[in-house]
Amino acid sequence: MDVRRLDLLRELAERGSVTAVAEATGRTPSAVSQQLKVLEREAGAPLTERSGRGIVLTSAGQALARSAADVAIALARADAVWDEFRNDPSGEVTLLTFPTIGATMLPAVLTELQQVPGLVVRATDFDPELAEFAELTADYDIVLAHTMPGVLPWGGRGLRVVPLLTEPLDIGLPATHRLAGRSHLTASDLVEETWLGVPPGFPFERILHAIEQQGGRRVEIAQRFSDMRIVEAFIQAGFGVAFVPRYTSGSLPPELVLKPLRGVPSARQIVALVRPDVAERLAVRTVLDVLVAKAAELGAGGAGTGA
Amino acid sequence: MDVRRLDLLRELAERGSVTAVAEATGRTPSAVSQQLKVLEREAGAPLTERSGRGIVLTSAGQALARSAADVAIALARADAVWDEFRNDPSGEVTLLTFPTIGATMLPAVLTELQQVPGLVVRATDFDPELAEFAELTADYDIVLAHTMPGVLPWGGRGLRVVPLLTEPLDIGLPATHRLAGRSHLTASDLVEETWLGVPPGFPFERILHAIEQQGGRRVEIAQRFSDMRIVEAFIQAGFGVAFVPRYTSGSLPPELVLKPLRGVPSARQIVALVRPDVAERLAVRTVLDVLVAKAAELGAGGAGTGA
DNA sequence: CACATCCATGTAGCGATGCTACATCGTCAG
DNA sequence: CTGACGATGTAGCATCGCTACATGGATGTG
Repeated sequence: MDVRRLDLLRELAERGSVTAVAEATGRTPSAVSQQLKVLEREAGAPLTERSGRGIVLTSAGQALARSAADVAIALARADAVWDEFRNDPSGEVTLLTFPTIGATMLPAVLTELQQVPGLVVRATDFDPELAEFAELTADYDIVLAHTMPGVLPWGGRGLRVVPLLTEPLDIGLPATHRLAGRSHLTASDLVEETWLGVPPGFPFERILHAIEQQGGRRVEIAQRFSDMRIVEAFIQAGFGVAFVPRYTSGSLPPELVLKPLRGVPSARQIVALVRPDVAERLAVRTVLDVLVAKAAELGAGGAGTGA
Repeated sequence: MDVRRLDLLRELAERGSVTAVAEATGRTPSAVSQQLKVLEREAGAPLTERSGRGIVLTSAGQALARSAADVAIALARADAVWDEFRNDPSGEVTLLTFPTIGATMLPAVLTELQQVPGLVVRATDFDPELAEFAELTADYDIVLAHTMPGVLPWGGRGLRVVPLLTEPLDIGLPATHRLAGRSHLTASDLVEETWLGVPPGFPFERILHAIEQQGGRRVEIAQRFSDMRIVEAFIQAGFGVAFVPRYTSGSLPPELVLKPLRGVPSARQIVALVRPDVAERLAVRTVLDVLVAKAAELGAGGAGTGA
């Protein structure tokens, strides 16, 4: 039972195709196929079977892949213990962020992490419309994701979920709006408004549905954007109101005001998703620690200005 | 961090010399030395340093070796899960036994294990005078050992200790002896006797010292043997009395009787020692299960005849 | 004190292993 | 039916880990 081959099987379980594993590991599909064949011979039972054009794991294959994941964790832990022993988090940590938190928190995080010698963070942002957060953990060490509280769609896959911040979603209004003087808003205030929504399927939608339920009628959604900059610009220009995350929007222009929503729970949960084996690495844990700390600062500071 | 190299470091931590590791793993010392050198380069810190003719692990090396042991466990567990999945304990289990238990229990154990297809047990006995039980776990999957209750000299090394049997040590007398009619014996009965002892350093000695303390004088030890057959023959021939393990002596001739000792705790603890990584293997666990079961039978049945 | 011995390590060379490049075969879509 | 895609076979090549042999330092002995 060679470890490298087991790891290949683990990748196959995650990615689902020989070609994808080959790309991810920098090999040709032929090489992957050969190694899996050897593993199958060693194991003494078929691990994959053809399914249309591709292959799927047999139940035996799935069982072995689970063990392979445990081995990967133990191996990563050995690395981590070693890093810790040398007190030197080594290597590169890749991080995927969605835009809002990327703009607000990441600069401070990376600044702090510059002081750790030998630690390199490679951050990338991504279009949240494509967000299949869980699958992205196969390609990035840390994936920053957001969801509604209570909904953790990625809990089941054995991912480690590190909560960073529970961020209230306020209502963004132009400073000239009739509701701009209020200390807070309710559902009935808002059902009359024209809204700037998010693309269908985004988590924010649920809150809008809750507002519709409480307000007793459907709201009008004029435009749908995922980019907050665009949304803010449209609010300022008077095209509607929208949810604006309280802490992670950065400094807002004076023409735009945020008002908390009452009566409808409106918040998003910001978490870091990590595969359990990469979570063992000291370098990764170091980055996670700073993320948690900075998020806490943001929550404390932001709560003061927002209330 | 290659696993094979880590495993070599683990072996080095256990065996203490490159040559020993080479012999144990079927390689030349040169090969081992080269691989350790590569590992050292990968790790980025010296793992060994010269000490006289040989080498010793640095503290860094010890730390890494500990992690290597954890990796070995995870890997063995993967094997075990796989074996269990196929419901087929595979491979060979090597077992080291001391003579008494080897004669009494092992035949029944191996008979039962013959019914498990694909499982091969290779048993060896060894001269208990050489007994450094713990070190022998490096070369054998299961090492049967005995010690006095409360004394577990091998607890500290991270070995798994599976208790099999607490076996009373009775006093063996010739059937013609003046004490042969008693239902039990005490220390004061025995300090007058001529004894057949064990070689110096054997665990039984402690009990003899306790008898001397309670009896108020030193006993005379005429001969010292480790082989129970010889001891039994000498008892029969009237050369003295001796400790005889109650259950594991097999069928005794009628010229020899066993009498329990009162007032002095006299028992030995029979255990199986297993390295934690090999303890994960299903094949090994299967053998252990049968050992435990047969030992329990022996204890139950033997207690009936002995009391 | 020289010598033999033991242990680790360095060097050259060989064989196994794992990869790439390319070809093939089956499956699905237009 | 044809083109694209995905898995898998084959040949060849580079790398890696091993052996055989030589070297050098430390130890204990005649």
